[in-house]
Order: sequence, then C-alpha cells, then structure tokens
Amino acid sequence: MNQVQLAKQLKVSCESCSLSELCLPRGLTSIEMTQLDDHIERPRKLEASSLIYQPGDKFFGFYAVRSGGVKTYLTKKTGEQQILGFHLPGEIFGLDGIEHNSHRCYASTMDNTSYCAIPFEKLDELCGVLPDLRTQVYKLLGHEINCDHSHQLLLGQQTAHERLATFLLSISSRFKHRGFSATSFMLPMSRHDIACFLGIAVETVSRLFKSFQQQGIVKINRKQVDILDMNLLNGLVANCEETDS
Amino acid sequence: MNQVQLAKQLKVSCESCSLSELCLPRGLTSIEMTQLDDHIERPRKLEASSLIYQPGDKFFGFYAVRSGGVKTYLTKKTGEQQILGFHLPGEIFGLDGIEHNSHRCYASTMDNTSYCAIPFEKLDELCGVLPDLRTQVYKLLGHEINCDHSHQLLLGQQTAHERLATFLLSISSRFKHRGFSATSFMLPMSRHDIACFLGIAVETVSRLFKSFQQQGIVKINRKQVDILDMNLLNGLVANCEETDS
DNA sequence: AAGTGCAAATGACATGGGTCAAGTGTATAA
DNA sequence: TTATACACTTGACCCATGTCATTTGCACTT
Repeated sequence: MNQVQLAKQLKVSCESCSLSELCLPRGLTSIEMTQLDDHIERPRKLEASSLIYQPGDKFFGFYAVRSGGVKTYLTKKTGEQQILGFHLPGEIFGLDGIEHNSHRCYASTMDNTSYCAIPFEKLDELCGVLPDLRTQVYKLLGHEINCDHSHQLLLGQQTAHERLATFLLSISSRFKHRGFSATSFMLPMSRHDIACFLGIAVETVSRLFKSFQQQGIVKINRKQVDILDMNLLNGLVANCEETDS
Repeated sequence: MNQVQLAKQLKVSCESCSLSELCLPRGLTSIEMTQLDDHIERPRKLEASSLIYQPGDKFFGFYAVRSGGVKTYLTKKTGEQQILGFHLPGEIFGLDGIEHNSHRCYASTMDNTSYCAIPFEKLDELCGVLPDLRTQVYKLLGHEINCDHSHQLLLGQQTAHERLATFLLSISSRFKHRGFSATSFMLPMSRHDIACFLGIAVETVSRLFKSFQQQGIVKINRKQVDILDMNLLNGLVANCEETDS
C-alpha cells in the first residue's frame, strides 16, 4: 500500500482525477481503482486536428478524454465523412477496435487535447478478477450501443430542425453532467463537424441556427451558445423521442 | 462428463446446434460450451409479429435467433419507427438492455421464430472464469458497435440507391455466411421494414427495386430476390465505403 | 492598420425523394 | 369462385434540403 501512495505522488492517478466519476473507474472501490490505475498510460497530449488513429491501426485499448475534445468518423471513398461521435472530457472512445483488434474508424482531436490510454489486454485481465470492473466495461459498451441507436433514429427519422435541436440538448446535458452550465457554453466543434454528425449540409446548420435565434430559442455567436428558452428547445424534439432518458 | 452426455440427449444443445459456429459459442472448447449451455433457456417459439420485449422491460440477457427472424426498432412519439437491425438465424440481439438493466428498444418477430435465451447474470459469472468466453462477449458487443457505425454512415451520407444496394449486399452476405446462396434468397422482411431500416419511404424502395431490375442488376418478385450481376450491385456502393470488410 | 486565410453566413436555384392518391396483385377466407 | 384485406406498385406533385456562388467577418500576421 505504501508503493501505491508513492505512485500517486509520481503521476496523475484516476483517484485524484476530477473526471473519475464520469469515466471508466466510476463505481469502483479505491483498491480496484488503483489496480486499474497502474496500467494506464497518461497523459498523452496532442494539438488540434491531430489524428489519433485511423482504420487498420492496431487496437491498443480505450481512450479517455481529459481535456479538449475528440471526434470519431467514417468516410466514403468520395471523401464525405460521417462523424460517429464527439467525445468530451470524461468520455471514452476507441471501442471500434474491439471486434477485429484493429480500428475501423478515424479519431482526431478537435482542439488541444489530452487523454489517458487504457490497454485493453490489461483491462481484460483485470475484468477476470474484478466483477465490478467487468460490469463497468459492459455498461460502457452498452452505453455506446444505445447512443448509436438513438443516433440512428435521428439520422433516419428526424427533420433537420429536430436533429439540430437534439444536438444542442445533448451537448447541453453533457456540459451539465460535468458540472458546467447547461444553458451557456462554447461548442467545441465547427459548423462543418456539426453538419457531418447530423447528416445535413453546413448551410442548413447556419440557416437553422439563425431561425432558432429569430424564434428567441437561443442566442448564438460563433461557438458561444446561450439557450434562452429550454422549453421551446425541448418542444422542437418533443414529438420525436418515444422514451425518456 | 457422463451427465453432460445425458444432458445432450435431453435437450437441444449448443454443441449439437448447426448455428454454433455463427453464434455466441463460436471458438469455445467443448467443455466451455457445455458450461454455457447449461444455463441457456430454449427453445422459445413465437409466431410472426409477436413482441419479444419493449422499452422499459427488464433485461434478461442475450437472445440468439434459431429460425425465423427478428427486428429491433425505436419509435418517435408520432409513430414513425427506425429499425435498428434485422436478426437472422445465428445472430444475437438484446444488447440494448445492458446499459440500464432494462431494454431501450422494441424487439419483435418478423416470422414464426424460435430463439434461445442466455441469462446475462450467468453469462457474466462465466466470463469471470472463462477468458475465451469473455473475449467472445466483447467481440459480440464490438461487432454491434461497428455495425451501428456503418449504418450511421449509410443513414447520414448515402443516397437512396446506395442504401438499398448496401442492404441487398448485406443480406446476401449473411445468407452466404450461413451456407445459403448469396445470389438467390427470400427477403424475410416487408418493404415497409426495409424502408424503415434504410430511412427512406416505402414508395422509394419500390421504385428503386424496379430501377435495379431495369438495369439488369437483380430480378425481384415479391420477396424472392435473384442477384443477376453482383459486380453492378457492388458498383452502386463502390464509392461509398472507405474500408473493406 | 492593412493583408491573408478560413469559417461561417447568405442568396439563388435545383432536385432527390417524400407525400398523397389511386391502382394492382396475391393470399386467405367463406 | 368470389369477397376481403393487405402488401406492394405506380403516377403526379411538391417541398425540405442540398448545391453552388458570393459575401461577410473573425483571427492571426506583419
């Protein structure tokens, strides 16, 4: 136990990380967390628009964003990209590498970003002896699956208005979850990325942001978003989602 | 080992199942398979258009289709549904229940269907002692995630033509994988379901099927599909997917 | 403070595919 | 064999959104 305390002094640890309640170690005991901790590589730092991995790259493990932001995406040969997810601090990415032990999509930073790397091999070993960690990993994968499903509903059945409103609400609730304002925040991604994520054109994003502003729902200046009427915003998607969160 | 043989005589077992190479037990040793086998409930049988579970239902575990077919879907309050996946014999569904220990989507049969039920609690326990099974479960979840990602690319970036062609190719390759013809098969789902899955209108499905026929790519009669020119069909999506399979 | 480079916004126009409304099988029942 | 129902097809029309071309406006140099 003494060397554990020593280790904690020498490097950033999960236990001392302000994001641990959102991240992989959530719900683990201190001892369990330390066992996990010992295998985590950190912190890796990259500047904006750096590629973290691309299709075919060997699967190392999961990545947890500490600061900044990451997007994952697939592309058509013709170049169009479909953004699969935006990953904010405390969120995990890299799960696309599990199936084939190599990645299927691209991951790149949207901003100066630091993140932790959790080697899958070690994680799997620990899962053999720590049932709580195993559960945590299942829930993580299950969460990704459910998010993907909601996004399929959005891409397949929602109008452009509904998509953009849903998007703003999602970002808002994620900021809130991390302890920030739910109504005033900076978008970490470009208009282009928003469009690629929602399956619409950049121009449509611009026009709808303008329209939302004219309706008094939000105030948007460059990347700064202020939600003026959360009820109205919710109303834009009220007829969309069958289930509550 | 004797009681194992006895058990095999008394009930359908994974080891005797023709689908085991496609299903959860793939890659397990005989002994491992038997351990898993002992906890599987089977066979459950339902007629066409029966609801298996719906949002809010308690999560029991994974389900493996033995015969027939199952669709999973989400709905908007206004009634439109987005089909998330079609599940053919040998394929697994039910993963949407992991995150919250309750299901988030609907699952219903498309035809007279029988399936096995694998209780998650037991599966998880076994995962603690059988690393191969644990890997198998991760790959299963990883596979679902990758499929969902491809489908997001389809819904977000592909034209109606490309979507329908991709769909036919997917069904074709899944029949082939199960040892059936890749070029001549019966679609297990309605036009309506195809449309809901691809995020387009039923009428568009009809028109495109007609157009594909006129181009000599396929011959379609009701649910019977004959792919006449696989190259042409591949050509319709050639510019879409960046990565190979 | 003027210059350069992008991201974003705006306007004009085009169109893929949705919607609506009939029609046409095909299968089951009587 | 006729009736009924339902899945599918077809045609006419139109609109939400995409595309293309231009303009605006930050941010960062020098």
